Amino acid sequence: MNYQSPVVGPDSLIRTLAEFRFEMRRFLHFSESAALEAGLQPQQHQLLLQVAGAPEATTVTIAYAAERLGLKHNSTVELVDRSEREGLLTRAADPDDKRRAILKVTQKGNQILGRLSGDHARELNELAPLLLQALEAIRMHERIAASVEAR
Amino acid sequence: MNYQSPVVGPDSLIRTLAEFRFEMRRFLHFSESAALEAGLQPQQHQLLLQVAGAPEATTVTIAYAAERLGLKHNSTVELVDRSEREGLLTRAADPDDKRRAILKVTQKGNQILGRLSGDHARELNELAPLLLQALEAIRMHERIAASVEAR
DNA sequence: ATATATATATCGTGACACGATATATATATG
DNA sequence: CATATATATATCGTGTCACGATATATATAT
Repeated sequence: MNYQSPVVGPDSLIRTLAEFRFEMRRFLHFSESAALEAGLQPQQHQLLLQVAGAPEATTVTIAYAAERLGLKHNSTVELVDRSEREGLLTRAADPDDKRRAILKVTQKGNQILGRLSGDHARELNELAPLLLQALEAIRMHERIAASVEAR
Repeated sequence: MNYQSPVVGPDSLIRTLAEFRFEMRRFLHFSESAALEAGLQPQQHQLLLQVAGAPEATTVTIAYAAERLGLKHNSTVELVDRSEREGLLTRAADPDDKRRAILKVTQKGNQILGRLSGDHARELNELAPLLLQALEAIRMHERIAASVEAR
């Protein structure tokens, strides 16, 4: 009988994390490919998603988008520049605070985003079990580590 | 009473996807910061993770790493170049097939990776509920969409 | 024996995220 | 109310890195 890798321990945690990241990359790869096929740079897709997907009450500014995308303000400005140039969204000065730029997705942007979102829902639905499985395995490791810690 | 956003429909799917991606970025941001603080470029961390986290039986080559990281071969070669130069892993010709390079994480690499893995397990454990919640919401959308489709 | 396939490596290019800095507007404080 | 400070966005130069195109070495097929 072959050596059986342990279910718990530092090595198996690393294997579990590796599996989780691999699944995550697979999803990201799907997402990037889908965006490119739809004529968007992956980051443009993410920008549209966060602008269109903001809660009703939220004022969608550059700063808001930057926070949601995990980017610095200046990187977001550039991303918005490119996206505006391609007619995916509009930027208008906020009348209440003229420093701020309010972002809105155009009809063109919305059409592309809608199609992409359906594709993503389907893909996530397929990938979900593997992601959940990996997450569950990690949580088990963490529970054990915490109980060892507590001794 | 204010307008209440619908629980289902294209807009709420987009909001749900936006939330999911936001949580995912948060995790990625944590991961990247942790890697940098540990003295690794984020991609070097991912490389070490996939090399160290490969199943026992697997021969870990450039091609294997490329597939696990979702990169092209040449990008992976460059990533390995940098990592090898910094003493994080070694590259040795496979005696069975001299075209292939076998990758191994060094002790130095393993130490850093071990520390990072513990941090990641803890963080994922905290983020898991939000990720699961978002995934579950997406699956619900998809179930509804599929049933509408089937009419 | 030679053609084809596979694995890795090299090189030039481009996208993009960032730090540093600038500008405009808003808010706080004496 | 004047000025200092904070906030929001914009500009510019720089470096990293992933990629396509291409090259080289070794393995496999015919």
